Amino acid sequence: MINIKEHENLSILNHSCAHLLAQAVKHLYPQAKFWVGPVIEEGFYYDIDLGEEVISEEDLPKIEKEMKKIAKDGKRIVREELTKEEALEKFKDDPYKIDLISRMDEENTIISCYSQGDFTDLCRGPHVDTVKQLKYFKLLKVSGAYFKGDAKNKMLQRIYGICFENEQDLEKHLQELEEAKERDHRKLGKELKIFMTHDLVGKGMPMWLPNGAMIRYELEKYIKDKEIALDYQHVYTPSLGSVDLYKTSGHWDHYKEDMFPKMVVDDEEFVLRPMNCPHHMLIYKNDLHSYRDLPIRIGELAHDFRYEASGAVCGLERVRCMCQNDAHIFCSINQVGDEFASVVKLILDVYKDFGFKDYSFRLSLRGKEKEKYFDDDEMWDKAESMLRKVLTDLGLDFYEAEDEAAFYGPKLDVQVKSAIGHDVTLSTCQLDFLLPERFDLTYINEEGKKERPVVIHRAILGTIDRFSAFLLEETKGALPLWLSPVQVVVIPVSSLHHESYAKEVYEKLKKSGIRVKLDDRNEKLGYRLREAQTQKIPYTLILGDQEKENNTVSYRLYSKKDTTSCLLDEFISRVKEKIEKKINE
RNA sequence: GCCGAUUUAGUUUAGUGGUAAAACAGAUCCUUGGUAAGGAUCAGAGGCAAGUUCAAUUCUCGCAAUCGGCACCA
Repeated sequence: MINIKEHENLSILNHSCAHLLAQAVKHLYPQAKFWVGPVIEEGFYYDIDLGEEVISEEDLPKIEKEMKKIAKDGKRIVREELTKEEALEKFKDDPYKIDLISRMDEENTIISCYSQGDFTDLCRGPHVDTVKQLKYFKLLKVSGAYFKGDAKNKMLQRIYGICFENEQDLEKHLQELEEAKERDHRKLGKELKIFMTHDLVGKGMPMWLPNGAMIRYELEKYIKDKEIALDYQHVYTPSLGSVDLYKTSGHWDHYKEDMFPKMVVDDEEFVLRPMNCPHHMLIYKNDLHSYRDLPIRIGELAHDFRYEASGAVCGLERVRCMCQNDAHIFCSINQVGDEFASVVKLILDVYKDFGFKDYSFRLSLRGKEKEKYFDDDEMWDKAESMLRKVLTDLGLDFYEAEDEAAFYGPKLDVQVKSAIGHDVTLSTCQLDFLLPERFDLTYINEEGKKERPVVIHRAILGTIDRFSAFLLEETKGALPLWLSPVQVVVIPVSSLHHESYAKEVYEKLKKSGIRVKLDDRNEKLGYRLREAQTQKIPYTLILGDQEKENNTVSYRLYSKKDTTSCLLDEFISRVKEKIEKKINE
């Protein structure tokens, strides 16, 4: 999908369109006051204060109509330059613009504003020459948005839209939005019976149906086997922990609002665990370690529970009950570089296996708000520069983002975009000097002295839940053979063939460990074939008299029209090989 | 959590202040069919809890869940 910000012409067009939107809103809602209207990847928005009045999606056509009307009048867009003083005078009745102007640092800055007909807005520009150039736009959605992005402030109303240079581009974009909805994992998850939710179970707590459970089983096996081969040691730990455990780790202070409330039993207090680090710290501590033992890698596919904000919950992407592909690497400070490198390599390996191409690495650093991060500037500076160096040495293409770190340290996040455009973290690798301190972790160094290990927190698949969501969307539900809940469907041409050859083939495939389904319903061949396709089953076997006579099978691949025939045994070994090697035909 | 919208059968949708229409899926029967929907019959529904009303699926309020954003995301 197009990124408006990456195209200069489109950026200008969309920014001008934001002004046009504001002008139309001002006509229809004279009390409207305007905050900012920037260009974003998907077009533009404008944040508006309408007082008591509320705009809903139903009002958008009306606003669009007014925009078209203004555009048709074709007023020129005129730039005007003011001193700060003049600007303050010009916008003296508009508290939002006063706020913006006062925040411009230097006294003698030139402040520009743009006028079109009866509307003037403070703006850096540039803009198109006349509103006449704004023809192919669409208002997309409305929502509330906190003033200055701070939940403590009042909520303004935000209107989103997008503008193109011609009709075709606009149509194409709107069509792409429709197509994105088609591969939304929530839609696919329902159609392919991957997962369900129920209000009696609760928000953000999906249930994995047999098909989904099979995908999950394979994913878990896949990553566990890979990790074991890389000398990770897997453990099982309880899904609950005492409140004291989280007080020790520091998570209680930072996240207690986002945890399910504590349970009091007799005189003990427990919580459902929101993460696994503390348990793993204690497992490390269960032994005395020599520098020779390091690094020690403790892994677990662990269930965690977080009281995610109700508005944040989304299908399998953001849930309140999740399964993390978690591990903690305990190493010496000298080993951090190598360990980080091997985690990055594992991530790249895994993404290659799944064919993921669209992702980016984000170095997530601490922000300015002191209380969000553990207060030890020296530790942070050390961790951040160390991590930056490791990534640079790896030659990794990454970008830096402030205020995205964990409270205990900086991290490398792998960001992907969901079908409907959410920017989410899939994998993460985090550097931590804090928890070893809090849990007083040590190892014995070469001189026989106690030393602090460093902890690397990492999740490759992230959570199995979110990973599955992304996988579904990337594959449009046509999963690779090795992950398909049903790999082969056997369709006898008619029920006369049910009891004999088709059944025999079905049993033989099943015995070979292939996930196979026999569709011997009393339905026409075309009907059953269609269902095999809509269910996106990789192989469809069609068996009739011809196949029976020659001991062969005729098969069709998902989304392909042609049929191939081969001996049954040949087919079995071919499919088994493809499953084994995790490849598709 | 905040702003806004939505909630009708297993699914997707229609409609109404006088108890609901359909398609697909399901069951039964007919059909024995060679590459994306054969036919007939049957069964099945207004999230939950209140209020207004002679009467509420429809209007109002509350709760829940879902959706679009905002904020949050260890």
